[in-house]
This record gives sequence, structure tokens and C-alpha cells, in this order.
Amino acid sequence: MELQKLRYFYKVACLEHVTKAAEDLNIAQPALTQAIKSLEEELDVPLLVKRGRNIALTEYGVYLKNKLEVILPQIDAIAPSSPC
Amino acid sequence: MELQKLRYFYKVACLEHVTKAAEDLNIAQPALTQAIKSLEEELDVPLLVKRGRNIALTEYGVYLKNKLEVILPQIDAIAPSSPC
DNA sequence: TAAAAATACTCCATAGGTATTTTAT
DNA sequence: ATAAAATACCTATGGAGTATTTTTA
Repeated sequence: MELQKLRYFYKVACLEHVTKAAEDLNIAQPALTQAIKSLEEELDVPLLVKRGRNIALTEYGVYLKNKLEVILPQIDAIAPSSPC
Repeated sequence: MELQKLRYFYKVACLEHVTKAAEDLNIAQPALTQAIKSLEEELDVPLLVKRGRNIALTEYGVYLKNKLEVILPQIDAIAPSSPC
């Protein structure tokens, strides 16, 4: 389970929209779809479901999003203070 | 900055011994040396210094180890509960 | 001289891209 | 008819291995 995939998922979860998330992340949409799929396989649990043309979060997807809301900022705070 | 490298560093930091850490992690010693080096480049700060035949942590290495002590268990707790 | 880490390569897995197809409004 | 996601395929980067060379107690 790698950080980048967790960050990717978090962005998708916030926007509930794969294409917009991909734009924000500056990657192609299929790359993002694949990354989420691979995370779902790693965790062995679905994170997204199609709802209409867009996507929605599964129950575990919501849980993971909430966890990441706490964890990701802690990780971002790890880096040595950047130059002024 | 990827999780695996942070976990690798954490193991090295705990043991203060690259070869033993590599054994614990079931990877080859040069692979671990490279991973740490690449993390140091990403963070743009040294984490390890040679001390005698072994290694020791830099000031930032100690700081990072302490941060990871808190963060890594939170990440491990993310995974959906495993079957009994 | 022996134990540990660093360097030099080689290889392969996968992250990411483009093109296209499927799904649903 | 159009917007979004999924699938198919290809490529290149870097993670990991083996072999070897420093380093130092």
C-alpha cells in the first residue's frame, strides 16, 4: 500500500469524480482509474462504485477517506522545513 | 516519498545496522542501501552516517524515526480487518 | 582478515501514457 | 450526443537482485 495511491484515492474521494481528480493530480484518467483499482486489490475491498456517470464511495471508501484526512497531513509534516 | 522506503528506513533506524535490517525485511543489502539513499535524496537531508563498521542516525534521522513510530501504526490500522 | 556498507551492473514489474470502447444521461 | 469511466496496449523508470569493491575494527 503506497502513499501515492492513497493520495490519489483521497483526491478522488474528495471530488467524487475521477476525471477532475486526474486533472488536479496532473495524470491521465486511465492511470488514475488503474491506481484506484490496484489499491482496491491490495486492500481487497471496493472503494468506489459507479453512480450514474460519476462515482460514489463505498462504506469502506468513506472510512478510508476519513482516516487519510488525519494521516496524510502528518506525513506531509515529515519533510524537513523548506527554505524560505 | 513512498511508504515502503519509510518502513525500510524505520527498520534500519531501529537496528542501526543495514545488513541485519535487510535480512529482517527479506531484501538484499544493496537494495536497502539504495532505498535509503533515494529517500535521503528525496528529503534532501542525510539520514545515516557511517560510524565505525556500522551506521548511526543523523539528527534528522532520529527525528524521522520518532515521527514514524507514531505514523506507521496508524497506516497499518487502515487495512480492513483481516479474517479470523 | 573479517564484517559491514557502498558501488556497478542487469533485469523486470509496474506506474503512467495514448487510443479506444463502454456506460449512462 | 455527450460526458465519464473502463479497457487495451505500450513504454520507461526505478526497485531489487548478484557480483564486487571499499572501508574499518
